[in-house]
Amino acid sequence: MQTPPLRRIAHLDMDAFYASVELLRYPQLKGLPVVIGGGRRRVDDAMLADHGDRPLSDIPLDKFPRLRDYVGRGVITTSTYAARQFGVGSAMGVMKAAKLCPDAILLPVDFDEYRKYSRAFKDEILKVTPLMENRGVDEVYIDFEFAADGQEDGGRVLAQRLQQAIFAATGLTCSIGVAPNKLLAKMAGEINKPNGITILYESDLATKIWPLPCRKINGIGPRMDEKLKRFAIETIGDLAARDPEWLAAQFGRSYGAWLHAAAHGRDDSPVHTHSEPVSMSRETTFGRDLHAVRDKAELGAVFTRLCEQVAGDLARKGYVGKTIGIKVKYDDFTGVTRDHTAGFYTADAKEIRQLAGQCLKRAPLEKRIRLLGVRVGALVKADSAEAAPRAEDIAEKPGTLPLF
DNA sequence: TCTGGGGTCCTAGGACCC
DNA sequence: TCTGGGGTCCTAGGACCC
Repeated sequence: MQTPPLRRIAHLDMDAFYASVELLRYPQLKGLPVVIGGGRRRVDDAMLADHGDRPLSDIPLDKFPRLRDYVGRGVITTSTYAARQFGVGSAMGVMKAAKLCPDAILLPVDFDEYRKYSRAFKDEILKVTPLMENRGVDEVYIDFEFAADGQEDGGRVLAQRLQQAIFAATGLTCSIGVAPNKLLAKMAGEINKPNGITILYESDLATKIWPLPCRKINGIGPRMDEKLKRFAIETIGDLAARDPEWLAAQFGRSYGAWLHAAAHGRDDSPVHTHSEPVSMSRETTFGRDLHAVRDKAELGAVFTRLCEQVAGDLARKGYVGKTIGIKVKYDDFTGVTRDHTAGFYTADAKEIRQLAGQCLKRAPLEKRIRLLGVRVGALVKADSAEAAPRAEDIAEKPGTLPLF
């Protein structure tokens, strides 16, 4: 007699989220290769200019910008499944994607629109259970344990209901994996996409998980994958077969133990329903690499704008921070960070600009600069007790004279 | 084909305090 | 005078994720 599974955790991932939201606006693009990305460009003026008040769905195909017309340093964030057929994938440079599929339609990223749909699909889930963990705009984990029907058919009944509710509310499809824990749920969800459901039990480990490449484990990235391959560890099964002591010796006690547990499908991390931001940042890649001396004015203006944007983000969300930092990426793609922890909390653009300016002075500025970023960390709620200024710290405030 | 922007967490050394 | 630990904070870098 089989014991019923105690934990049932779902991972829900919206299918090609940004691209799918765009297809709701431009249904005439359905079935075509469409990619989202390319940086700060707005939709070509020509596309909308002579279109007046007619609905977006009337815009003829020849008005849409194509990948081949793009010049710049942007990357692809999402593509439709039709575009993926050509080998176009996320994080790929747009110029490279243009070679693979020059006729693909290129749309700019519209985060405000995606956030709207993000809230909409998450609201549908929250109607079923409050035990939802946000993993960015298009992904969540859901604890099925206390949800109605959460255990029926291993979670399939509830997964189907969620898919239907989300489609009815948004017109968007998603893929769901249900498993004994978050680690396996995430991998399960990848098995059947788009619009799929995969139910995974502990007993499926050897047949369904071990044949997968190590990269499929959430937490094993390209670097680690390369290292593992050097030891002829290609699949999760290869990893699971290694002696835990050997893994510890090779990769450190803590990380080695994690690798061993992950390969055996073990993960007891809880579904976190609340989280507080740790840092907020803004960064920008220039259209051309800038030199600290020759392009001082331009650099300074961008720097100030980044500080104002971070300050605006902090204010809007009600946070203050005391660790101010900068990030510089050079034309050779190397980079440095510098930060400073002040004796006070701030969300003020001028104070951030002042402290970030001190940090920037500590960074090497001989090479040309590709990217500049400003970060505020060690955040607390603006109205919390910690955020209140202390008399002995005032002296450090820029532009403030010591009290005595 | 040169490679965005916004995050999190971990590690490791040094300072500093007890 | 020399020799210790432990704990915490700070800084810089790196890996990873969406």
